[in-house]
Amino acid sequence: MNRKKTVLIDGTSMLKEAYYAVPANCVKGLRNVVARIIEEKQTDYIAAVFGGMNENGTAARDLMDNETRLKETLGSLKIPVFEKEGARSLDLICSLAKNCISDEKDVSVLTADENFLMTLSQHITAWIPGVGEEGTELIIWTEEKVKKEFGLEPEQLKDVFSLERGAGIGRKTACRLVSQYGSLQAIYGQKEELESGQIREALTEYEQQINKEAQFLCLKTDYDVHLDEVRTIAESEIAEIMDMDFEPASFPEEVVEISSEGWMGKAITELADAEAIFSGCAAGTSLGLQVAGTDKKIAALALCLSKEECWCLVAQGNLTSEYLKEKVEEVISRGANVTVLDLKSQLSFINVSDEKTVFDASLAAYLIDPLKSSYEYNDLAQDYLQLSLPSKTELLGKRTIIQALAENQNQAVTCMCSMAYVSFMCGSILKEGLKTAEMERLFYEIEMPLVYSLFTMEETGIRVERDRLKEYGDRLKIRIKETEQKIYEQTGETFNINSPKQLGEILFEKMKLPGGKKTKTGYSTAADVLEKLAPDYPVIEQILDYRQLTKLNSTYADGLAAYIGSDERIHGTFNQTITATGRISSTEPNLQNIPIRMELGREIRKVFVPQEGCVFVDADYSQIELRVLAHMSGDERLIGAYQQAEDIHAITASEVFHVPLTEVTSLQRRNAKAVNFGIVYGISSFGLSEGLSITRKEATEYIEKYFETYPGVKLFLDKLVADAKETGYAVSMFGRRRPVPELKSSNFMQRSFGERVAMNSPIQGTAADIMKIAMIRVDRALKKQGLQSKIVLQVHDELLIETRLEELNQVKKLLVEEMKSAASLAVPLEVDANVGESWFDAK
DNA sequence: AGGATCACG
DNA sequence: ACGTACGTGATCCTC
Repeated sequence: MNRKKTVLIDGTSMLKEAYYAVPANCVKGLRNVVARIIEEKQTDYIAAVFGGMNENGTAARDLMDNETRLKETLGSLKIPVFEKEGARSLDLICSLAKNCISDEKDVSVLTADENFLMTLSQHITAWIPGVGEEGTELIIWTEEKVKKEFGLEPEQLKDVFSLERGAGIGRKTACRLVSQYGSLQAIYGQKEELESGQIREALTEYEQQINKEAQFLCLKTDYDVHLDEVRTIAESEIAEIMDMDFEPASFPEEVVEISSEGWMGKAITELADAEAIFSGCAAGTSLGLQVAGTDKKIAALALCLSKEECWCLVAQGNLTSEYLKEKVEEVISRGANVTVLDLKSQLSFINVSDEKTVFDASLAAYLIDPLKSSYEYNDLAQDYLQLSLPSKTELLGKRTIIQALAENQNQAVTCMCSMAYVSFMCGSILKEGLKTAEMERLFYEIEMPLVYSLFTMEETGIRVERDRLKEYGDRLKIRIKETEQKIYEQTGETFNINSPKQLGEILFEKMKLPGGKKTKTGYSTAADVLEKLAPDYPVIEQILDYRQLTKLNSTYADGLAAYIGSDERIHGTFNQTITATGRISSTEPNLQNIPIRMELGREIRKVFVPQEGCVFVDADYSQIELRVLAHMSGDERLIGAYQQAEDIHAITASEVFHVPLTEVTSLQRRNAKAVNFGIVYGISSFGLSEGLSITRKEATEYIEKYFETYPGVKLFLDKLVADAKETGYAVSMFGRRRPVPELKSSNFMQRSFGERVAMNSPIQGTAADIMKIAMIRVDRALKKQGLQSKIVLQVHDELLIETRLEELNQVKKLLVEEMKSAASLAVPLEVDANVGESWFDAK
C-alpha cells in the first residue's frame, strides 16, 4: 500500500526555537528547511500551523513580527497555514494529523516541541532539531525510536514530562519510575513503597504542579481542520523565493544551528522550585554554576546538576537576589564540588568562604592551552565536548545577559544554562587534563588563589585626580596646536599628521627626504626610522614631538579620564587568561603601560594618588628575568656575578670584554645590557644588530663572547629549544606550559621565531609565576595581619600598595619580604621599594 | 577588520 | 636566501 506523505510544520515552536538561536536568521533558516523538503520531494502535502505563542516583553513583539514574515514566506511557497483563535499548535496539528491518517496519509511533524513525541504512532513521525552525527540536524523520531531511547510507549512520555517539569525529577529517574509502575497514576498508587525518600517527598510536595503539567499535556484532537489542498509550486518559483531577502542588516549573518538539548533548562521564578533545586545540591555533589547580575546584586543564577538537568533561577518576587546569594554561598560552603567559568567576574555577587571548593574551568583551560583567544563556554564546549554551541553574541547580539534577561528571559536563560552546563561537563575533563600535564600545583596553588587577589585589586581600584589630569591634558592640547602649526609652516601644507600615508608622501616625495619604503603599505614613518633618517631636518623633531604629545593626550589624558568613576578611582580589569607566557594583562584601561621613560609622559604618574590618610609603597624586582636565567641555567659564573653584584650589566661587560669592573666604559656596559636583553628574548645576531645599530658580524661576536663567558647559559638555551622541539611546548620552573607549534614549521622565519619563543617563554613565564606567588602572599599577609592597606597595581615586576599611614612600616617590610622570598633561587631576588605621595614619587 | 605606531614590562 | 629581537593594549587611519 502506497500511502501519501504529509508534512505538518509546527510554525510556532520552530520559529521560537530558531529565534532564540539566531534572532536575525530565524525566518530565513526555516524557509531554507521547508524549501529543502519541497525540493527534495520528501512530501506530497505540506501545511503549517500556528498557535499558542506565550512570550512576554520585547521578544513577544519581535516574535510576532517574525511570525508574520514567516507566514508570508509560507504563503509564497503556497503552503496553507492553519490557525484558530485560542488553539495551541500542538492541538491543531494533532487534529490535522488524525484527519490525515483517516485519509490514508502518513504524517511527519516538523517541530521543536518535544511534547510531540508522545503522539507518535505507526503513521506519525516527528522531525525535531537535535544533535546527530554531524552536529545539529533534524532528527527523525519514530515510535520505535521512542521505545528504544526511553524504554517506553510514546503515550507514556506524558507522565515522564509531567514528573520532570512538575517535580523537577530528572529524566532518567522519571523514565525508570514510569517504566516500573506503568503510569503516573500507578506511581501515586504505590507511592509509599518507593525506595527513595527524596522522590516520595517530591511527589507529595509537587503533586499539584505535576497534575498541572499533565493537564497541559492533554491533547485536544477534535478541531475541525482538514487538509485537502494539494500543494503545487514550480521549481523556478522556489528559486525566486529563496532569493528573497528580508533580514535586518544590523544582525550578524552567521547561520547558527538550531539545538534542543535536554539540559537547556528552564527559568525558575518560584521560591518553592528554587528550594527544591538547592536541596539537591548536597555536599560532595558536582555542579556547574553561573551567576549574573549588576551592582553586586544577583539577577540570575544557573545551576547544572547532571548532564540533563539545568536550571536558571531568576531573581523575581519572592525569589530575591538576597535569597539566591545566601543559598549559593551555603551550597559552596557545604562543600559541593562547584565548577564555574571565569570566577573573578562572579566574585562581586557571592562571598566564597572556602577558596578550595570552586574550580574555574576557563582558567584550567587557559593553563592547558594558553594560546587560545578566549575561554568562553562555546570555546570549551567545542574543545572538550565536541559540541558547537551558539556564542553569547550569537544568542544575545550586543546585549549583555542582564539586558537580555530584562527584555526576554529565554535567550538569557539559554546562555546562562549553557555556561552552567559546560562548566559541569568540563570540570572533570579539565581536572584530568591538569593532572596529565602536571599542572595541578600551578593551578591550585598559584592560579586559583590569584583569582581572589586580582578580584580584590580590581575592586579596590586606584585613585586618579580628575582635575589634575584635565589640566595636564589642556597643557598638552595647547602644545599640540603650536606644534601642528609649525609643521604646517615647514612643510607648506595642511594635512593630517596622524596619517602615516599622508606624512610619508609629504616627507619622502614632496620634501624629498632621503630614505625609502619599508612597509607593505608605503613609507615607514616610525620614530626610529625618522630619527635615523633625518637628524638634520628640524621638521622631523616637530613631528616626533607631535606624535608624543598626541599619544599622551589621546591615550592617557583623555583616555584615562573616561575611566574615572564616581569614587574618583579607576577600576581596570586584570586578565588572567590572555598571555602566552603566564603574565597577566591589563585592559579598560591598560594600567600596565603608563608612561615612565620620557619625562613629559612620566608626569602622568603624578595624578595617580593614594586616598586621604594613605601613601603609596611601590616595590619592584631588580632584573628578575636575568636572575631567573642565572638560576635555571645554573651557570656558575653568572650566579657568582649576581651574588656579588649591584650593577649586573657592568659585571657582564667586565667579564665578557675581560676588563676590570672599574674600567668598564659606558659603551661596553650598554652593549652588555643589550646582550643580556637579547638572551632573555631568545638571542639572534640579527636582532642584536638591530638593537645596537651594529653589523651582524659584530653582533655575532658579542654573542659568542657572551657564551664563552657563560657556557652554562648556552647549554641551557640549547636544551630549552631541544626539549621544546621534542615535547612541543616550553615549560617554566613551576610547570607552566606554552605550546610552540612554530618549531615544526618548514618556514625558516616561523621556525626561528619558535626557537626564540622556546628560549624566552620559560624565563618570562617563571618570572610571571614568581610575581603571582608574591601577589598571593602579600595579599594574604595583609589580610592576616588585619591591615587595611591594599594592592592597587601589578606591572609585571612591580607591585603598588595603597598604604594606611599608620601601617606604613609594617606594610613596606612585609611587601619586600614576601616578594624576596616568593621563590628560592640560586641567586638572591632583590627588591627596590619606595614610598611616595603619588605613583610618580614612589617610583 | 587590520596595519601602523607607540606606551609599558 | 629568508629578515625578527620576547610579552602586552589603545588609538588612529585606511580599506
